Amino acid sequence: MKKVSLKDIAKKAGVSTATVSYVLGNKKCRVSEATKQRIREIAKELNYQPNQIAKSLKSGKTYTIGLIVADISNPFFANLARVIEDEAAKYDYTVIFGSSDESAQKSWKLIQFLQNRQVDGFIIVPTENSEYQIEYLQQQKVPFVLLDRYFPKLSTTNVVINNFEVASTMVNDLMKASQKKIGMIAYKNSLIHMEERIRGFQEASKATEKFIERVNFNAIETEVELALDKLIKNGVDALFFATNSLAVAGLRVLQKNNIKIPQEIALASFDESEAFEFFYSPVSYIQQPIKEMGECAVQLLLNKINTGGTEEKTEKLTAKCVFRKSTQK
Amino acid sequence: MKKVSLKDIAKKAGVSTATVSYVLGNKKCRVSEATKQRIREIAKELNYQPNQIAKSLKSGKTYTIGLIVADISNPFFANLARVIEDEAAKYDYTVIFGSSDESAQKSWKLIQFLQNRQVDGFIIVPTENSEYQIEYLQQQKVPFVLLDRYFPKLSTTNVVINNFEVASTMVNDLMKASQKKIGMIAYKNSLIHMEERIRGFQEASKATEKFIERVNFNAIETEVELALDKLIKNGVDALFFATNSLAVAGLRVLQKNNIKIPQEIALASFDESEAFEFFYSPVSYIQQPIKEMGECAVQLLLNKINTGGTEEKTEKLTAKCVFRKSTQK
DNA sequence: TTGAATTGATTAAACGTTTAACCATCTTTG
DNA sequence: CAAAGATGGTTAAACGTTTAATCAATTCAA
Repeated sequence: MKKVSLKDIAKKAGVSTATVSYVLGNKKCRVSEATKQRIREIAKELNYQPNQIAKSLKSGKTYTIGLIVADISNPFFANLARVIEDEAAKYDYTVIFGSSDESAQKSWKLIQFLQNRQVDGFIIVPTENSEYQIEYLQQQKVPFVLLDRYFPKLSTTNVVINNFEVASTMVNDLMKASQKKIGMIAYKNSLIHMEERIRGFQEASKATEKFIERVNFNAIETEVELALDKLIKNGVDALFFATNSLAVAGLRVLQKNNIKIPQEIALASFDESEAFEFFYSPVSYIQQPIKEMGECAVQLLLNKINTGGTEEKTEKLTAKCVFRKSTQK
Repeated sequence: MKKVSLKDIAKKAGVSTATVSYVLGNKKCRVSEATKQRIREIAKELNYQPNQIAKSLKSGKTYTIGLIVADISNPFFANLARVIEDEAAKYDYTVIFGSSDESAQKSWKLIQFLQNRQVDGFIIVPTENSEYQIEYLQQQKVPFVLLDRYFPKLSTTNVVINNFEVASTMVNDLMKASQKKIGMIAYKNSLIHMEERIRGFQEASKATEKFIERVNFNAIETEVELALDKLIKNGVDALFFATNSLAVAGLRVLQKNNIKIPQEIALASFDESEAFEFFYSPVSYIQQPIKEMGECAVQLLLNKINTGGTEEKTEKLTAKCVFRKSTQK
């Protein structure tokens, strides 16, 4: 069954497609009430659905946002996606998404792919070594907002959290439960959010001997196990995880090795996980303001899209520490 | 900066847009090698990116799949989305998604919204009372595949699991740990997957006194607490949860009430959750073949899109029971 | 040496909208 | 009663592609 177009309505109403377009678009124009009525009735009768593709071609606007996250199956990004979806829907925008797996190459493919589909703008969680992609978008004057991370050397609009401050706060608390040495497990990448979390850790633990292990995103399970072995051998009695995935992998190993939490090792982690709540010694964590982050990113992006404004600003939201049993001795 | 179009390349190369289109589209046509070379060079130089919108308008194909799930922030659906994204990308398809929140009204809005955007087909996790939407799509000859659930009265292509069988298997095991009464917590809706899970429960527990409590999707926390109170008062010593969200809410209540698992109450649940693994008494669960489900749905949909085939079939995949401590007495 | 075949392109229409510019017809008004 | 204004539309071009149909120039065969 072919789809109903303006032409079909026009034919049936005995008018031109222009008239139909004016009426159904509620544009101010000189059409008699009777004709308007008739056109509207026929449109309803034929169940007319405007072709957004044609509209987009004409207007150059698709009312679509391209969302690039590291991995949509990670609860942090899934929740972010959900918030962004809802916020975008309020303004009749659709969201197209893709997962970069922290690979600059995949991210580049996604950007090109989505740009061919003429998205009006991007919300991007950028990967390591993707600066050139961001500069490309700037040069092409494509509106975008960076989320979760950004590149300090580039002037862009970003939505991030106070990684340094909140990490310090959390590690300060962790220190109270530590007598000797403290360890951290982070990703092996140079992205700002990771660096800031590490900097916060170092700042808060500067009086203590410390060990930092960094693992690859692609081999969390095996590398976290190795990292933990090392840290344990080094005698740490407190551990800070830079993300939920790292922490969950870590909990698995700690549980396997029968290490008493927090007696032998105290724990804290960034992000949330259902695991944290149900672990026998509930894990202290840093709760990111996901709702605000998503909403803010959409707002800033739509603002850029609609005003064409080039002013860049960084929105730094505040994450919250939730203290549980894992940091109490 | 305006985007580069065929016209720009044509002007620069001194040929018509048609020639450029033929060359860049690798269509068989009569153009000299020299001209081809020149056009390709200019296209590269100008960084030409074809306008997918214009292509879509012409061809009537958008290479886009509309995905409607209950809630993208639920790990089950997030994982499904990830698999679908990857599988679709293999065939150069993009995924647009939306969450229905189990509301037929939202689902209907999403379907219309995505249809205006001319998606080539849908993968839908249908909500209760959305039969008319499915019939509408059939009547409009829009290709679609139903996932996770379907409507037995409608002839559609579906990808589901063996809910009845696997629920029976799991509850059979649960029965071994139960001496008296067994309870189940399910959603208050009439969708087939829920009914089948309940039927499996009833079949396996037919020798035992049993209680089934059903809660609303929109008020899980409060209603699960009420339901559990009832079940505990009724003296159940085994519990089966119909989904991960129900189980997680249940675990919270059980933990709060200091109920010993599995000594006082044995547990099992559908789906997975990180909570299951780290609960002090790891929870037995039913693992759905998410990867196969997503891949299968995409394959069936693309097949429908490309062949225009109208043959409907139901793909019933096999879920797996993972037995843990929560069902051992 | 003429007609046919081949080569290397161009033209124009189409996809479904939007919208500026135009054109009848009727009604006022001086 | 002619010019001006108001009313109710229509025409046509444009957005960026694709593709069937056409055309001009060259080469080939008889």
